[in-house]
Amino acid sequence: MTWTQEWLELDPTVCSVARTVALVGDKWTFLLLREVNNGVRRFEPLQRRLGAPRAVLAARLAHLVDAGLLERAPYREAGQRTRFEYRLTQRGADLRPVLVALMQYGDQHLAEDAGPPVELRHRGCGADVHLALVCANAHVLSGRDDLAPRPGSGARRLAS
Amino acid sequence: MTWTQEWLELDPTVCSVARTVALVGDKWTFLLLREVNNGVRRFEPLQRRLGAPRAVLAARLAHLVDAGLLERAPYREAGQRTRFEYRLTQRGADLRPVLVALMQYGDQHLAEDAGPPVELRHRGCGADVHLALVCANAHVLSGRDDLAPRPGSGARRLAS
DNA sequence: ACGCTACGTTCATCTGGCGTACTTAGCCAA
DNA sequence: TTGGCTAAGTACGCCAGATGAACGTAGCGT
Repeated sequence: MTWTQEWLELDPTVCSVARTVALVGDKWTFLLLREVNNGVRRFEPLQRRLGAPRAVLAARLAHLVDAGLLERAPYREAGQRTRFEYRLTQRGADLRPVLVALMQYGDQHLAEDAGPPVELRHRGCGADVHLALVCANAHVLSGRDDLAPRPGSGARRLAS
Repeated sequence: MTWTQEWLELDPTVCSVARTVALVGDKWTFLLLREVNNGVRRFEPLQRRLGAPRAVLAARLAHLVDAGLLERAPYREAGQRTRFEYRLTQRGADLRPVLVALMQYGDQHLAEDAGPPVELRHRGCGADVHLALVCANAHVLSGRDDLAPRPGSGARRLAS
């Protein structure tokens, strides 16, 4: 039985891709997470750098805090009242592979002649870093055919 | 100089994440690519499985063909006229790490008790597969501190 | 000539994004 | 104690795009 055939019998709404996309799958959220990952934590600089409407930014921040990907932390700048900034939680930091994957695709296919805007190096050995599929026995998968998907324990079959 | 400081001096619109998100960064596009990756290539099953409005689906397909991620290929079912289906190009298939990253996050943080809906195995050795950051010297990066970002050749400094 | 099917298209409605302007809460200085 | 200042939101009118249902269409076999 081919994977496509098996796939067609599975409920498409029971899917980790769909769940993650429902959580963070819009333009501003990705860019917002990019900024927070790079240490930009406050409303004003976030708004300036993203160019997002303030209302949208506020809504996204509230949603991410609510979902536990960011946490609101108080801070106090000299001569100012206490305000709040947004910090990545572990739950939020775990989205980093998604950002790296998006970045890697952009570098591969959407870069200008000048090259990639950001490079990732391995601290220590200094070599370029890329995303790869690795199995539990530490084999690095190369081709499409090395990957065998199968229904997991959480899969649900379609009723029809 | 900290990375955050350097990051703040870079033009946030010159970014591979932003470019990729502009290309494929909406809910239906991700789910559509998921289906095509799993071998669902035709309009009618795509529409049924996704539940997307037909107009949206048609628009997304046209856009992805236009961008070279999908190609329209003729087919002919017995007793039917020639129609077209949508196949992943290499350019489209290269987005797979993004889908895997989204799926992995969903498995980690959004799965029900039953477990992941889909498992990825290494064909041959049979072990579970996951995404990892690997450097050109084949070191697998573990912690956050192993990763050193720096401005790339395509970076642009902010005017101000 | 006619119905059938897969693939879209149209249309009315409504949600949510957008840009701009405004509000708020506390700190400091006068 | 008044008043200005700043970061962080909120309010609002407008419009692009999503939505769901109905309709259009191009060729196949009968």
